[in-house]
Amino acid sequence: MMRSFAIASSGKRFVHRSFLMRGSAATVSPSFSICRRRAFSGKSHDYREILRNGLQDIKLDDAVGLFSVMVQSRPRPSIIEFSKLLSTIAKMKKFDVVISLGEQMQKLGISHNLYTYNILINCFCRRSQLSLALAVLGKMMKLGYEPSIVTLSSLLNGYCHLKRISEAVALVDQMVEMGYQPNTVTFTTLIHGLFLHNKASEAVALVDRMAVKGCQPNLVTYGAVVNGLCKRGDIDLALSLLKKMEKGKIEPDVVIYNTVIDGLCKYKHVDDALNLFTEIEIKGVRPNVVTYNSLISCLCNYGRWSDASRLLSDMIEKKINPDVVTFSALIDAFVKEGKLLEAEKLFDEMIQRSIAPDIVTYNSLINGFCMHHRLDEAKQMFEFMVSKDCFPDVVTYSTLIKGFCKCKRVDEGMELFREMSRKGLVGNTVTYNTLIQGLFQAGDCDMAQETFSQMDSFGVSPDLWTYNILLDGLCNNGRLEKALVVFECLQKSKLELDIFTYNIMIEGMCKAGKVEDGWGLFCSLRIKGVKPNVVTYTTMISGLCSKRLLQEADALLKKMKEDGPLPDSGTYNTLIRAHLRDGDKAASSELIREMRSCEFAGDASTIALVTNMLHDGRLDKSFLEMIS
DNA sequence: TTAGTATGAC
Repeated sequence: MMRSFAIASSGKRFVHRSFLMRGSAATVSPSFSICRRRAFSGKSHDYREILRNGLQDIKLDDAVGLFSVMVQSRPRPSIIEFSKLLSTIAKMKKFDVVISLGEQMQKLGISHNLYTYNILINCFCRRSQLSLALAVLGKMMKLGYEPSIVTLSSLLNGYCHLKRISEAVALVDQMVEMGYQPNTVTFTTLIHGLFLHNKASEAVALVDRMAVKGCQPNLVTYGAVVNGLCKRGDIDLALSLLKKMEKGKIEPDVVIYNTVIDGLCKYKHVDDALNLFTEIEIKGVRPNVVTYNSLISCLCNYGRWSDASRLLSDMIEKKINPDVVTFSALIDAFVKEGKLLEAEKLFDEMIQRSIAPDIVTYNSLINGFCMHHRLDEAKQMFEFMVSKDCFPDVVTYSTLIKGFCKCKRVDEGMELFREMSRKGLVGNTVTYNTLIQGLFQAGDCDMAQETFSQMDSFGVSPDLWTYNILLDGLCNNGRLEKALVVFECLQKSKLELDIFTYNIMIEGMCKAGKVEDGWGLFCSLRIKGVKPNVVTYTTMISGLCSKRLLQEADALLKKMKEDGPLPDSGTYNTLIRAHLRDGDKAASSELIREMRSCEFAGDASTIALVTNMLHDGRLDKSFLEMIS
């Protein structure tokens, strides 16, 4: 049997060694003595009472303290009592602590049993330390313990965590061969693994196969599938599964409905989400705060304020209390609308209601201050959150860095970046994008490029935005040649370039006087299957104008009106200025009339040009009236 | 006493 498990673990033999290589006792011990004294100062058998009364609300420190009392008690507590404690700590997701305590038991000569071995295997698997889990399995089997379906399901989870899905599937097959009956937990674990590997259709198919294999899917199974589907946007499929559940006499609960409602919200079917919300209420499923939070934040994102506030009063009326997520969503929405004052009022209100703001709340507010260039207050908020033991994360820092860069204080942005790294926080793509953009805008091309290359060495992968920022920065700082080299590489890479990239390059070429190259790239878009947008046309028109190729520019406007995007104010203004400079009053006034009929007006630089030309007599007053 | 899922906000 052991051999077959060894095969399942990609042919590797078990490594027989102590299942704990590095003791993490150090992470556990500091609270030891304090806890013991605080919680267990009474008789030495007090631990029995604690175990009897249940461990559900115990704190980690106290649980660890309890352990040290237990190992010192004589006679020794039973292994069942130890397993209850380990299980409690495992449920807190403190897997390293469980492993450490397990090792201490070993050292003290307390033998494990099937249950404690299973707990340890589970902990190693949850920490993606599959080889150590397999080592425990080997040891356990050597001692004569047969793995149970629980042991095997834990290992299955280990394979899934490591995305070793084919081995996970093979393990299930092996289990069946060996006479184990996979249960809902086994299948749910595998379904989760399939989603991790983007095999949604196989996951859905597995639900049907389960029944054939004599295992009816339950609410948890459906929950896993519906969640996986909604996260990828397969909402229709998720909805059909809900129907299937009802047919199979499994009543969907509010959590599963929340998943679908949120999926509908995220994938832009807000009204369908609202309909489903009404539907479940009719069915008698009571919505909870999560249901409302999904809908409210989604409505806010769409600017549907009255709908959002209607839902907010609805929830309060139904005595479903808004929580930190509700407030954070509202605060963020106000911040993004530029209504910082409202956001601050909500912040005060949540404090009055004794709802503790968390990192998301603070990040939104900091963003609000940054957006209004109120950097001092942003920093104050930053310090305030730290004073409340809410520690800034990479989003907090990225937000602040962006704020400083936008205010042309890129040095301070860099300093924040260094501070963040010192604290062990790793910048993500957004952080780097912000910094690189800031550096380019400050004209520090070298530092920007250096920061870009740093990304790779820190294992942060650049995205399309990064490249667009890089290309734009190089072009705007007179380094078209370098930009072209990067652009060439990009075109050969797997990355699918979007119109923004092409716009940047066309603009870069035109501004560097290489209008013909820009035109070449513009014409190549059709073959590439990339649709030019209004910016592409306007950039190209502007390029043609800069070479005084006005006929060609006019022709491009015509082409745009025939089969392109609608010209906007920028398109017209660009052409109008070109014709004015060219001294062609007739063409200019014709264009101005056309622009006005589209309800656009002259922009600042057109008005400035007209005013100048008015002063030196090249134009008369009627032009200024016409344009403004 | 042991295994899976776990909905919402930056």
